[in-house]
Amino acid sequence: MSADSVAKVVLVDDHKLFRKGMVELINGFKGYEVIWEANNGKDMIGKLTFSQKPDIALLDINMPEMDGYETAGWLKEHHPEVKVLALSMNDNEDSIIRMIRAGAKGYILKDAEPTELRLALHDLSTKGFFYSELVSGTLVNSLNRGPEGGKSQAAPLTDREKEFLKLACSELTYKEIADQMCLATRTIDGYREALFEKLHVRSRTGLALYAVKHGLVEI
Amino acid sequence: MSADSVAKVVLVDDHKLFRKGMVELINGFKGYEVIWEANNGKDMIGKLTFSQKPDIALLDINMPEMDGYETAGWLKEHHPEVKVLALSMNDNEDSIIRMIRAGAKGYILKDAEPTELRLALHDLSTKGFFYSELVSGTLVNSLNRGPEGGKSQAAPLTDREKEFLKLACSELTYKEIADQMCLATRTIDGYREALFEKLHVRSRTGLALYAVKHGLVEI
DNA sequence: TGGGGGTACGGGGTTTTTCCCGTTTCGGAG
DNA sequence: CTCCGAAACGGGAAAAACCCCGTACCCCCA
Repeated sequence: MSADSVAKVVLVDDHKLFRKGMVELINGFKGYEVIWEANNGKDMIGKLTFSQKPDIALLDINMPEMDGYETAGWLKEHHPEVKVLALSMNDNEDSIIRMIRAGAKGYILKDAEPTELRLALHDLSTKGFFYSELVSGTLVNSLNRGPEGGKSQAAPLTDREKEFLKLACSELTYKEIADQMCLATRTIDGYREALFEKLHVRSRTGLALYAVKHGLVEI
Repeated sequence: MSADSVAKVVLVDDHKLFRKGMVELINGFKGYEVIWEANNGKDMIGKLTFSQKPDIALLDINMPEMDGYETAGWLKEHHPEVKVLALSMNDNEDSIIRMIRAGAKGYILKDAEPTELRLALHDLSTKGFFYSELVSGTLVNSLNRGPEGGKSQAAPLTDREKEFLKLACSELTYKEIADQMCLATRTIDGYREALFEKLHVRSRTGLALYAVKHGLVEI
């Protein structure tokens, strides 16, 4: 893409009003144009097959159906030339690291200044990446916390674990969860222990809060 | 306000990018102008003293410092002529009812169509209210669930209860919470029971999820 | 052909949560 | 002045959550 042409942007976010607002904002930036939008990752994949391919994909993280992490991973595999900019509510380390791992070339917060968004789009277009202080600070921080600091995050959850996690975010007892999943309560104990380990929490409350914070469950 | 003048709108939301996008969107509607913005309720109150008074206040619900409910209540008391339109992520009954109780003249979701926002602004300007199907459906629903359906929501929490609730949204045991609040564990039992009753939950997990869902704690 | 990961399960234990039965104290409303 | 609600506290007990000790099967893959 040459420097004086228009960069084609797609917006993937499940909040329509936010999306429409962002379209106005981005189309107001000289040199950028939102060519189409999607509600979530699945929607985006569907539209990609019969629409123009974008230069930049602006991905929200918390979305139903297919979230930002998965979507970024899919783009990395199938369309690595599309540059992903993550757009998130929260600045927690895990999210940033997971997103960068999934191939995002930048990460900005939903309460950033419009000028930061503009700068991010510019850097993505020209340099191919936008590593703000937030991102670089986070990465340095995670590395400085010992040799295993970098790998401690983002242990992937199995399907069964995700299923259990959703049920744990409720007022069901573990016994009731076991019944719903057609398992012994002891097996549920196993899933709980595995998730405590993977997510670095010590209680069911911690489990539920983690799940909500990271968009693993709808609330 | 006459029909052919421009309605003055203020936007109160803690996410800057969303806000800026909404400004573009609303300013794009003929007959509406965003005259200023605020980060949260406190910020709005501060700006109101030395800025133009709006016709319409678009209030997000989940905000730090001073949330949408409190802000709507404050406006109802101090500037009842300002028409409040609530802008929320979630469509749960409690939020809608609380917001309407607090004086909101309308309630729309962040994933509404821009045309719905426009219609809401129009109705607010001309009729003074905008009760969408979401709102009226919810209100009818809540009344049909028995005579006490209407009053069951929105039992106000005391300061101490809010304090306890925040601490309950953590991995602290009740014993540790008691120590932090300088209380006996039995007293904590009392708060837990009171909140179970008020918030209609049966477990600590339910407590935490309720608090997050309704923006009573930052996460 | 052995190891590793995912899944599923048993027994026995401690700690925490939940739920009862109560009491006192204090300040404000009737 | 008396009643009421709120905040604070106690003892005891059942249920749930949490944490160990393990086993076994299947599948993939090096």
